[in-house]
Amino acid sequence: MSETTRRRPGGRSARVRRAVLDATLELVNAHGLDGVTVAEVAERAGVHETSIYRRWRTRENLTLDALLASADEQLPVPDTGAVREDLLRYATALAAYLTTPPGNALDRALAAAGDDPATAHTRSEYWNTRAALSTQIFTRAVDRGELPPQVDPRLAIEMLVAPLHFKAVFTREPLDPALPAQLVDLVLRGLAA
Amino acid sequence: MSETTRRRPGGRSARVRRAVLDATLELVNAHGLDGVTVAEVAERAGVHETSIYRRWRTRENLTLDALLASADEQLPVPDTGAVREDLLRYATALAAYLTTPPGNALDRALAAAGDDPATAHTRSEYWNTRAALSTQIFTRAVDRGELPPQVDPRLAIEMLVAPLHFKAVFTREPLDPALPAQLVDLVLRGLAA
Amino acid sequence: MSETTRRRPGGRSARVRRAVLDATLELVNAHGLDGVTVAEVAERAGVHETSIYRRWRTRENLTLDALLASADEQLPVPDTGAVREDLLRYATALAAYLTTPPGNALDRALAAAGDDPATAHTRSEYWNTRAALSTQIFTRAVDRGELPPQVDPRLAIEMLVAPLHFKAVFTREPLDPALPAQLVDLVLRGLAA
Amino acid sequence: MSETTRRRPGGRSARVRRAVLDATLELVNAHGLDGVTVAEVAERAGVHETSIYRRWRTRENLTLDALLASADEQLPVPDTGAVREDLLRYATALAAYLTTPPGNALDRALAAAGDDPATAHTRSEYWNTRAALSTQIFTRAVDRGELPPQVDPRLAIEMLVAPLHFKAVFTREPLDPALPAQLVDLVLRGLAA
DNA sequence: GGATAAGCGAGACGGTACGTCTCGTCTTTTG
DNA sequence: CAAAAGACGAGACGTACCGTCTCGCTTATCC
Repeated sequence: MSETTRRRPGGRSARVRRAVLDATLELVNAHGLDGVTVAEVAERAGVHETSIYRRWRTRENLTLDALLASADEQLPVPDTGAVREDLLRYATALAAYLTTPPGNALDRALAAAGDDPATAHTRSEYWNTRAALSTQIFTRAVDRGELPPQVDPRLAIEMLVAPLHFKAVFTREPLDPALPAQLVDLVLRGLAA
Repeated sequence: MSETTRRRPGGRSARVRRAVLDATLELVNAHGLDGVTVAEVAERAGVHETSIYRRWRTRENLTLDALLASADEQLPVPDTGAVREDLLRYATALAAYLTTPPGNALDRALAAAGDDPATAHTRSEYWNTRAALSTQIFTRAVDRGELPPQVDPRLAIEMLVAPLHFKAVFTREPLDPALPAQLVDLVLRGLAA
Repeated sequence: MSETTRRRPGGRSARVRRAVLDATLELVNAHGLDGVTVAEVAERAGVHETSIYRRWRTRENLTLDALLASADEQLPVPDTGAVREDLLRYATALAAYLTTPPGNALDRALAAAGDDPATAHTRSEYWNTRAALSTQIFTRAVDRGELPPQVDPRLAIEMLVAPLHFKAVFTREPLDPALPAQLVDLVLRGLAA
Repeated sequence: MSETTRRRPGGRSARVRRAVLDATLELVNAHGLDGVTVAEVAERAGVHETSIYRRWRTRENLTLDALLASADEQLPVPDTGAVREDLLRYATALAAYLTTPPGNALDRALAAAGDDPATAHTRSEYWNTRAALSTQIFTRAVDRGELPPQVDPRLAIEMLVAPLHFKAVFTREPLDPALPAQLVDLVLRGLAA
């Protein structure tokens, strides 16, 4: 999602892109996902609406683009050498992120996103990337002999992160700080048995 | 959330209410959640648009009311005398429900719903009710001695259902028929340890 | 509002009628003619909306009824024995009335009133009554020999009052206190010649 | 009152403007002032409703704009060299105009118009313009020595036109063809004395 | 003084129109 | 001649009143 076609640092294209994405994130922070309107993004970015539509085509694309770009930066996959610690850090970081405006907005944007091919592609790419990154924790653990080889990393990671997303978008309860540890422990016990 | 006053069952009011909710569900089935338009609901229900706005105030309220009403009927909590069987049936039923148009629509409606007090109340009431029902499976299991008494039923049930909701609204992958059993087993192993 | 103990002439009916008309006038004073809504009249009068519609059928009827009733009381036709004085007092009183909320509202209500037979009848009755009353000033003046017998009283009185109504509803300029005298003098000079 | 910005004549904007105003006048002619609905104007003009609201903001603005524009064309101020003739022609033309659908509608629209600053400005501008034009008849007459210099043109013209407007919106009587002459004579006699 | 007719309270509902909000497209103007 | 500026098209939403209807109850009136 980070801009791939930067030719000159400061080309007009890049400037516009940055300004628009920044403005979008600002608005998400200020008024929430639904408070983002293309007109206002354009105004804040000092760019014409048309220019936004030319690039992103739809508002959904715009918000997704802006939010996805900021997501990866917030969720590095730790490698401490111990599964439990890795998972704990990862779950804690995710829980924290999901309570920030952009984190929450990202989840809601993903939940609301349509099923057209382009969006579907973006969606699956995002989740596959995240899964590929986060399941490394398990594969490394298996390699280290911390977990038996027959563990299903994808299932395991989903049982860990799903409840966090679930609370963030469905129940909207505040996330209990103890929750990550509880989840990690329950998952690890389940895998170890 | 739902309309405020309800008079005699069978009166015009009740007739209108039923017709509208039915029409709403029909439309959800036909065109998906976003394909529901108040005007078309009104037309199908043989009711005037104004009458809908009078009761439900917003489209969001309407769809939520219609979908929530239909949800409980679809998800009875089993009581077979064995935890694993209970959980398996429950998870399977939920997985099945989430792949139906109204089931999927409900999740997306809940994800998209706002944070105003009324909606928040509806939301928490719904999830609390569901949790209260489904956690009975665990309390019964504890009573029967199937599980140790220190299990946290709320946590456990969330680890079971969250991945299903997660896949339904986030990744949108088709639900693997084997998934419920995998989830159940992992959770039960985690709890037993 | 005051007649709570009188039940003979009409009883409940009469009480409702008075309460409604009073409430209507109150609202006219408070929010202007367009600020009168049947719902609010009903509430203030402590009466159900339906009861208002039963009697007056339309909002227009209601406001007209309320305003017309209060009009005649405000505009007695003077009889001082001198045309000029009579006209001056009459014109001054009218000018004053038209600047009060109900006076202004009455004019606007009459201007906005429809052309259905019932309303047309009310309208012509009102204006004919007013004309019949006010032209007495001229007929008495002719009888007294103050004015030549060939004067057209209806024309004369209209040239006197029309500019006042005109300013009240069309130009909406504040009425110059000197205006009545100027009008009277111009008319009298015109008639005398 | 009228829309705020106007670019090149002939552009899309101008086309829309013309089409809408024309459609508005057509509807006034066909169904009267209250028979004008924005939706139908839009349809007849082949324009989207939103475009109308964008420019005129309210239905009141739209009808006033349309009617005012057509008014000036209908009421040229004559200059025959003789006061009586000038006034007679002017009064006759006005009387005729007020019996046409747009003429009548204009008066009713003006009577019904609100008191917000924008409308107030439009109103006073209209009446001031009309007064400035029509009082020329008197000033020219004074210049020619037909009338004494102390005549108040504004008062005089109002005594002439007010009864016509009065009958058009208040009494709704058909205008007697002889009325203009009677008014003119009475006013001129009053001024001459 | 009891029947009965008229009117009222209560609570929707039908219906019309208005004005708003955004999105996404298209034309005009300008550098 | 390409991009900025500024409508416009399109569709839904929600609001404000108006006026109607049904039903049960209360009050005035009449025999």
